[in-house]
Amino acid sequence: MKENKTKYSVLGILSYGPKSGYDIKKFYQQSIAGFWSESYGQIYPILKRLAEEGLATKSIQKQEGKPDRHIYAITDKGREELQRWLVEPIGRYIGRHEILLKLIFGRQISLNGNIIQIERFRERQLGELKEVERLRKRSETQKTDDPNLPYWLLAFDYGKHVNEAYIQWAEKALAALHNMENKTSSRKEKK
Amino acid sequence: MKENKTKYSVLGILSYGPKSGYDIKKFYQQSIAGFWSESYGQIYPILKRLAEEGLATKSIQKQEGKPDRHIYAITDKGREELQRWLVEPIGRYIGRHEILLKLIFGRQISLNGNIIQIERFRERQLGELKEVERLRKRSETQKTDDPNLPYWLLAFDYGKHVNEAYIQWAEKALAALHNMENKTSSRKEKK
DNA sequence: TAGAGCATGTAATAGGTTACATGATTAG
DNA sequence: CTAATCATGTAACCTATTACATGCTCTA
Repeated sequence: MKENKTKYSVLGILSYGPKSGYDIKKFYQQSIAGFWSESYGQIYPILKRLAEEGLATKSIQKQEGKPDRHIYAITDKGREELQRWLVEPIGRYIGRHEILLKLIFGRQISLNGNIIQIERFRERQLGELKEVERLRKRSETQKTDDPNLPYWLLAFDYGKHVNEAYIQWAEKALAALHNMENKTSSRKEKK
Repeated sequence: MKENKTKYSVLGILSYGPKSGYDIKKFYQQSIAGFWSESYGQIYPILKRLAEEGLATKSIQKQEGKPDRHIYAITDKGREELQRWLVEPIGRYIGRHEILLKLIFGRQISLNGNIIQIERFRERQLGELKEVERLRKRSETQKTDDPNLPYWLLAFDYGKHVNEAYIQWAEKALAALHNMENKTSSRKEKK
């Protein structure tokens, strides 16, 4: 039994209320861009399949001057299927940390080349951290009575912890590399 | 210009010395299982392509009682190509954190269901942390004069930091969920 | 004698992105 | 006038895993 996570991410978003494919894409971009994403090439075929499997129903909302909206709503069967997936143990996941892949081959380039990469990495994660904080604040002020809020706050806190760890590591690594720089050059240059 | 990271991961491993596809698979499993992996279905076709593009050369090592080994060695052109990739900025990467995907739909199941998931997550990351420590120690004792060692130690330290962040978050999240449990039940039950 | 390790490779399938096609409205 | 937003969808193309095919040797 293969579990398609993307399918469940769409089903989960529908559990928040009826939505169109366009809405779902926006949801990914505005809320969970930091830890999940999908393209239209995935979303639309999945919505079609969910309707075929009876996990969602489709209805068309006509609009003036704009294209029709194809709205999907989760069914009871869909909600059951979602719940079944939610309690299943998560699988082992191997993230692809490109920075590490480059770092372990670091000897092939200059020390400075490695330093530049880690500096860039550090800056990017600083940006991600700020973004997570922004999203957290937005949720805290705008969704005060949303029963999902406690879960969202846990998710934002995850982003905070992990990005802080990335940044701390980067700073430690930069210090270590600068230290190596001094050691290798101190024999030749003396002040 | 699309950059195929898998291609560069293979090329990088070859930069450590000539290897067969089988060796490369073992390298993934024994050294970088925590942050990168590839299957034979990727490795063998890539090795073929590297040879076609002149980035590696192939030679056959005959063995008694065992299948022949097809050994690939990186060429100067391959090393240049690797170096070119190593200095290129890394792209933005969106890891797929299944635990978070499940958590934000957490209201669809019981509080306890969420607690179980996070506990499982915590235990898994504890295991990963131990594994990283084991690999670090093994490298420190066995590769004392390897010029790549400093880079490897930075990579292990990354694994340490990130896994510790996961575990700390999980413990905080568990405390928060247990707290929610008490709040919602305190109206009904009193001690 | 069953299973693990050695060793190479392909085919089928699944998962995912990008580009394309279409076309109106609105904001700068 | 240009770009963005609204909105749906498909086709082509990468990327990656799993299962299969083959067959010998060594260990429990």
